[in-house]
Amino acid sequence: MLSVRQQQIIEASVGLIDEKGIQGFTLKNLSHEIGISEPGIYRHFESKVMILSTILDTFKQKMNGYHELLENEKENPAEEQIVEFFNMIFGFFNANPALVSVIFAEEIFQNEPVLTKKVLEIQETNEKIIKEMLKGLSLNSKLSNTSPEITSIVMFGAVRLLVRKWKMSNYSFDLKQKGETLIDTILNLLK
Amino acid sequence: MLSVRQQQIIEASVGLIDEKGIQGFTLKNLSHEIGISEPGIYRHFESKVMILSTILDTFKQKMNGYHELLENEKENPAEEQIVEFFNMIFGFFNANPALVSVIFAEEIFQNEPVLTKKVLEIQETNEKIIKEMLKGLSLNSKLSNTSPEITSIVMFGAVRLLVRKWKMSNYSFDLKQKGETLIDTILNLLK
Amino acid sequence: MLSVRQQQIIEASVGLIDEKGIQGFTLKNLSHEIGISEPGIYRHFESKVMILSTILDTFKQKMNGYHELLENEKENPAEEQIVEFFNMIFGFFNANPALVSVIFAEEIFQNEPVLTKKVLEIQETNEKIIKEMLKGLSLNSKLSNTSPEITSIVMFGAVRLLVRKWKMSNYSFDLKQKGETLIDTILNLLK
Amino acid sequence: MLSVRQQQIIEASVGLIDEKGIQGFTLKNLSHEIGISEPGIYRHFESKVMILSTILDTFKQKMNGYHELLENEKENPAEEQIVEFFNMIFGFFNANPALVSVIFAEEIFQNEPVLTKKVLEIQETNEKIIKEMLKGLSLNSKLSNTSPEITSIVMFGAVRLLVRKWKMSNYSFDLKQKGETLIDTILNLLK
DNA sequence: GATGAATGAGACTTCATTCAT
DNA sequence: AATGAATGAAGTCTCATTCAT
Repeated sequence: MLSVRQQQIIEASVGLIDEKGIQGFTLKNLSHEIGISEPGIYRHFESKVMILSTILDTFKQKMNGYHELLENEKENPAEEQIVEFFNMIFGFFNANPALVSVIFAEEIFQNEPVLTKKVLEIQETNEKIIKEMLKGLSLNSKLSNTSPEITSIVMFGAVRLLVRKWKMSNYSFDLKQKGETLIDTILNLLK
Repeated sequence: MLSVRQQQIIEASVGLIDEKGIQGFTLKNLSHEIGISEPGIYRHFESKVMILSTILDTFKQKMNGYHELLENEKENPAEEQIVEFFNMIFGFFNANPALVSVIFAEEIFQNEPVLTKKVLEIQETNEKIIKEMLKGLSLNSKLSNTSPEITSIVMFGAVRLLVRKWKMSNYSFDLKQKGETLIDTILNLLK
Repeated sequence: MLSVRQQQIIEASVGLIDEKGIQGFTLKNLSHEIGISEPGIYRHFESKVMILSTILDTFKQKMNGYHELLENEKENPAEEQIVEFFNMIFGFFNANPALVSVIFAEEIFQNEPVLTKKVLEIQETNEKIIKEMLKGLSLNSKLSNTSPEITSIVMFGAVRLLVRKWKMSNYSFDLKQKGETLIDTILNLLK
Repeated sequence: MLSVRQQQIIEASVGLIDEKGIQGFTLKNLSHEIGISEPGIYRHFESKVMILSTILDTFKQKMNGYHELLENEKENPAEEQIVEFFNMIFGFFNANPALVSVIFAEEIFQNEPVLTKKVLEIQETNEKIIKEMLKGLSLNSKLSNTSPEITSIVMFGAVRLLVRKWKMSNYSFDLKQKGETLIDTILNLLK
C-alpha cells in the first residue's frame, strides 16, 4: 500500500512528466512540487526508477481490475465486450490525463530494462485480451483471411493515436465520446 | 545544403537516438561516434537543438519530394494513390529505420517549441494529403456519416503502430510486405 | 558501564568496519545490522565519533587488564614476560578478529583528534611496557649499543605485520602458533 | 605519459590524502587545491578511482626502476644488496613523504578491487625480492630452521613501522639515517 | 576546421543528525 | 526507548557550451 506521501509523490511525478516531459522529471522539480527537500524523497522511494516503476505498477493494477470486471461479462456478445473494454480505457485516460504521457512514451524507459519490461507486459496483456474478443466476433466476409494481429493493430493503433491527439490538442475534445464513435466505426467495418 | 560533415553528424545523431534513445544523444556520444572533438561539432551546427531541427527538416524535405511525385498521379484512382503513398512511407522507413525513433517520438521535443512545431507540421501535411485522397474514395455505405478525420486516424494509427512494432521487434519482419497487407485490409474495409 | 544495547552497537560497529572498512561504517548500515532505526542509535550514543571512541576505550581497558596481570609476574625472567605478553596479544586478536581492522587503521581517525589521541595512548603504553621488559633481557653482545627503541620497533613491527597478514589471508593460519614462533625467533636473535 | 596538469592533480591528490586522509580526498578539496572547477578534473582523469590508480601505477613504476637497478648488482654480496634495497626505499619515502599515507593504507582501497589488487601486487613484488636476497645471506646458526617468510616479516614489519612513526612524528627524525641503523641491526642479528 | 581546457548548472544520491511524536 | 519524516551539506559525475589557440 502506498502512504499518503508516496501517493503525493506519484501524482506529482506523473504531473511533471505530463507537463515537462521525462526530461523535466527531476528530483529538484519533484521536490519543489511537493515542498520537500530532495533527500526527503528518499524516505519514501528507494530511487527515481522506483518511482517510475510504482507508477507503472499502479497502472497495471488498475488495468487488472478492469480485466477482472470484464471476466464477468464473458457471456455477453463479443462486440459488447469490446465496446465496454475501450470505454474503460477512454474513461481511464479521461480521468487521468497526465498518465497518457507516461504510458505511451515507451522511449522514455529505454535505459531501464526493469521499466521497459513492465510497459511491454501491460501492452501485451491488453493485446491478448482484445485478440481473444476479436475471435468471438463474426467477421466481415472480406476479412476471412485476415490475421487477428492485423485487426488488433488497427484497433489499438487508432485508439493510441486518438488519445495522443486528444492530449496534444490540450484535451480540446471529449475523449470518451469521440472514442466511442471511433470504436463503433471500426467494429462496424469489421462486422 | 548540408556539408559532408553536417550530413555525417546528422546520420550519427539519428543513429544515436535510435540506439540509445534521446537520453543517449549527447555531444560526448556524438563526438565519439564521428571521431571529432565535442567543440568541433559547433563548427557545423549552432547547437544541439539545431541538429534536431535539421533532422526534421531533412525528413520534411524528403516527404515533400514524395508528395510532389504524388501530384503527378492525381488522375489515378484514389485507392491506387493511397496504396502508393503508404508504400512510399513504408519504403522510407525500411530504408531509414533509425529515423523511426526520431519521427515518432514527439515527446522528445516537448521542451523546444521550435521542434514541436516542425513535427506537428509534418504530421498535418500528411494527414491533409490522406484526407484529400480519402475523399476520392467511394466509401462503404456503412461509413456514410463518418468523418474523414476518423478514417484518417484509423489509417495513420495502424501505420504508426505497425512501424513501431517492427522496430521494437528488431526489424524481425518485412515491413513493406506487412505494411501493404495492412493498407489493403483497411482499404478493403473502407470500400 | 555499557548497556546491552550499547554493547550490541559496539559489536556491530566493529564487525561493519572489519567487513566493509571505515567507509562501510555508516549509521544506515549499522541500524540495519542491529534492527533498529537510525535515530534510535542516538538514544545510546551521542554521535558516531562517540561509538568509535567507546570502541577504543573498551580496547584500552582490556589491555589494561592484561597489563595488570603482567604486574604479578614481574619476578619472572624478562623473556618469559615478553612471551607471555605477546601470547596475550595474539590470543586477543584471535578472539576478536574484527578488532584488527579498527586498531591497526590509525588513518581512520585522522580527522578526529580525540580518537587519534586515544590510539596513540594505547600504542605508547604498549611500547613502554615492552621496552621495560627488554631492559631486563640480557642482550646479545652484537646489540650492545642498540637503542631499545629499535628493538621495540622490530618486535612490534613484526607483530603488526603478522596480524595484518593473518587478516588479509582470511585467517587462513593459526595466529597464536605462528605468533609464538615469530616471538621465539626474535627473542632467540636478541639474546 | 602524464601531462603537466595530470601530474599536478596527482601531486595534489597525494598531498590531500597525506594531510586529511582518504576522507579528505574529495573532488571539491582537490579542485580547490588546484584552482580548477570540479568538472575540470574530468578532462584529465576519467574518475576519482583512476586518479588513485595512477598514483599506484606511478609508485609501481618507480619501484620497478629501482628493481632493475638492483639487477645490475646481483654479483654483490647479499648483505650489500639488502642494505642497498632498503636505502632506496627510505630514500624514496624521504623524497615523497606524502606517499607514505597512500602506500601503507591498504584499508583505503577495500571497496575498489582494482586498487586493492595493485597494492597487493606491489607488496608481493617487494617481498619476493627480499626473500630472494635473504636466501643469499649466510644465516646465523640460530636461524637454521627459520622460514624466510618469518625473516621477511621481521624486516618489512620493522621498516613499515619505522616509516609510519616517522610520518606520525611529523618527520621529526632523519628517516634515512635511522632506517640504515635499523637495517644494520637486523642484518647483524640475522648473520 | 578543429581542439584542449575549462565551466556553471544541475543530475542522482548518501550521510549524520534533528525533531516531533 | 524508539521511530518516521525531514534536512543541509556534501559526494561523484554529466551536460551543453565557450574560449583561446
